[in-house]
Amino acid sequence: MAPTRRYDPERRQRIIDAAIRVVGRSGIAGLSHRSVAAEANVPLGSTTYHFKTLDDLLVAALRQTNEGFAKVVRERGGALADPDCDLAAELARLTGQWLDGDRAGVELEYELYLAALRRPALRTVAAEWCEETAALLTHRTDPRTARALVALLDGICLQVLLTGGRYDEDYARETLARVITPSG
Amino acid sequence: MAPTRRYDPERRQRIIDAAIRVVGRSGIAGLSHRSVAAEANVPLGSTTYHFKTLDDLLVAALRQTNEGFAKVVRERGGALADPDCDLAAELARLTGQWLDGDRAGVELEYELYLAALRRPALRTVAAEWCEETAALLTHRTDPRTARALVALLDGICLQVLLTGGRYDEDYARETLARVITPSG
DNA sequence: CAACGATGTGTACCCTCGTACACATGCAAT
DNA sequence: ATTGCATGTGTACGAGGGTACACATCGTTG
Repeated sequence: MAPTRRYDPERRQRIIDAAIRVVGRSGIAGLSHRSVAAEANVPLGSTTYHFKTLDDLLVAALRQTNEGFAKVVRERGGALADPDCDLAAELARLTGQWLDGDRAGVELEYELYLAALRRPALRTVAAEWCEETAALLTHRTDPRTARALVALLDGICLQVLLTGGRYDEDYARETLARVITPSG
Repeated sequence: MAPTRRYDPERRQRIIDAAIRVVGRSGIAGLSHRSVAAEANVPLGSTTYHFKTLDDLLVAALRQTNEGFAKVVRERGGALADPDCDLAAELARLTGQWLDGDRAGVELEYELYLAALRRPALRTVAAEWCEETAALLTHRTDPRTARALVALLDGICLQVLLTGGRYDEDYARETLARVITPSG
């Protein structure tokens, strides 16, 4: 009776949530079927049943965390849709809020995203993220410029995260503005 | 006698080289004192003696691989010094050669670089790489623009590597040119 | 209601890992 | 020559990991 807690329809989702917490705390290196099982409070066999490999679990986790930046944009980036606002300034501001708001969450999101470098299984999800983020900007710019803006923001954020430096909003705004400037 | 091969002054360097080969083949996840020892053909105790932790080994490896892009610039980027050459076009061309030339080497270099996200010990080295790469450009632009160019190149390369997409040299050239364009 | 398949549980096997430590060796300083 | 220290070697231990598998449970289908 008691020892078996049956029928848990949200088991799979709880395991994904637990995996995200584990990666946030210990990094991908600390992710194992056992560590996830402990965090999710389920037996070992349950995690291996729902996710045959850790890559499967990482794919599910990345899909879920990809929402991070988009969420900030949705909640506090309403001005982006306004054709009169300064796009570069608004993007620089939102990025600053994202980086300063939940640094641990940002690192987690990037760690999963960057893991695609060595895990082909994650590439599809990483590509989706790029496209979705660029899509947030296509109401204001052409697709080519949108892609460039995403690349530049990625590069700027990475340098902050990798070198431990500070985010310089003025510098970001000015550089973004150069990319936005219509070339002809 | 035979079993003990004494006095190997290059032992430390050979271990670093072996570590780089291991990471290139199996990723950082496949790096262990044992795998390095096997690759370098030295006993286990020797690797733990020279590098107390794997982080120490990674720092040494990153310092050595950081040379990758700089090497391409030195060997085939002579035109960068010429004030008459098209800086954006030349950068885009060199980056293309780097990406297409030795993709495995590029992935290796980036994997070590990106590892700084979760390993504070690597941040100093990552920061040095950014500065040195930017320094390659300061003969042609101001430091601020140089930093922006490095960030943009980083972002463009990352998107290619993470999404499995193709490198578009024309797109890179045009975007780089926008950043170079003097703002006033 | 009987059989079946999807889901959940518990355990055991074998592997690899980091670490520690005792011992061997050879250079350098005295 | 003796001492001391850096370097090199070999082994053992305990922790933790992926995987496999036998069994339990419950909804569904006929």
